[in-house]
Amino acid sequence: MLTKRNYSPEELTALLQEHGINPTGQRLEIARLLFARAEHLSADDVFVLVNKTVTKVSKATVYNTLGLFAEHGLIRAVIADPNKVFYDPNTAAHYHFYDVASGRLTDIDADGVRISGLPPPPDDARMEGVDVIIRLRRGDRPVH
Amino acid sequence: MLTKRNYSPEELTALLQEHGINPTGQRLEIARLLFARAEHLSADDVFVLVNKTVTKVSKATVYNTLGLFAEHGLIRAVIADPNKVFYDPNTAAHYHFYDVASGRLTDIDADGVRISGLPPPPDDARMEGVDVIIRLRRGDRPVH
DNA sequence: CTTAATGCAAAGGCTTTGCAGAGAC
DNA sequence: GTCTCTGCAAAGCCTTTGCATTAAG
Repeated sequence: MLTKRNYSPEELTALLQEHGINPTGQRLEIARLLFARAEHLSADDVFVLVNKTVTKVSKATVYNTLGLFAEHGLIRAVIADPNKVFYDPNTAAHYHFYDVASGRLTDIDADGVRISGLPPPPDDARMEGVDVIIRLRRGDRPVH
Repeated sequence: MLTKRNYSPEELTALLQEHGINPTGQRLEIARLLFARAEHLSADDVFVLVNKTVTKVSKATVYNTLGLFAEHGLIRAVIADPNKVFYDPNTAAHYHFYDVASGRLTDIDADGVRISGLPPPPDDARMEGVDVIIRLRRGDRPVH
């Protein structure tokens, strides 16, 4: 369940700062866009969308910014498609459907889902997150 | 739990045929290697390993073959690392630890793990598989 | 003035594709 | 001879990097 939200410029600025991110013009614009859409966007999606607005942002900055946001926990990177990374403004625990044919990601609310019996992480390692991706294929025909 | 297994040439041939795959020399060699190692190998890993044997296989053929195997359910593609696809000779239900720093995948036996409360797939879609990837980070320091 | 952020273009890594040559039947 | 597979090289796509320019304080 993505929380679609139109933050005011002040709220956005505060949000970035809370995450230790220096709120520059481009970063604010990218963040605004991500939270307003609340979809799963690829870097290129963001690049296209942000450049439809007044603010112009280069591809390098889009990549750097998305990486920065993910690193600081403002958004989350979703590895589901071998060809590209999706960025998800929803950092609450939730899972994903992934439509193999269309490459579309859909949220699965974590409420009601219970995963039990997972072994503890080995040694000195720390669990950073649990990704659950359910691959879907449309149509009636079995794969083979 | 990967099932390490040294198939005889006849068994391998039969295995491929059971999956509707024409058992050519290169394909047999790649399959042999995958099942004997029973690790999570990238296409390039396979390329390097197979060319240490007598049989020489081009990169294109390695990619095509791995794609073919995965398509026919002989092996399984694991999308965990944004940079490359891993191929897993274990097609039984199981999950993965993924060490973010080293890029290493480790198996989690599905026995004992229970996932409940997942919503049904939408519409006409069919569940093709459930991928569970637990991201690990080594060291004591929290991310931020 | 000093430090950080941005843009541009080039480079990089993984994977796919086009097409010619080799192999199987 | 026909159909399939293989190899090579080139192309493609997503992403990162190097470096000069610009903005911020």
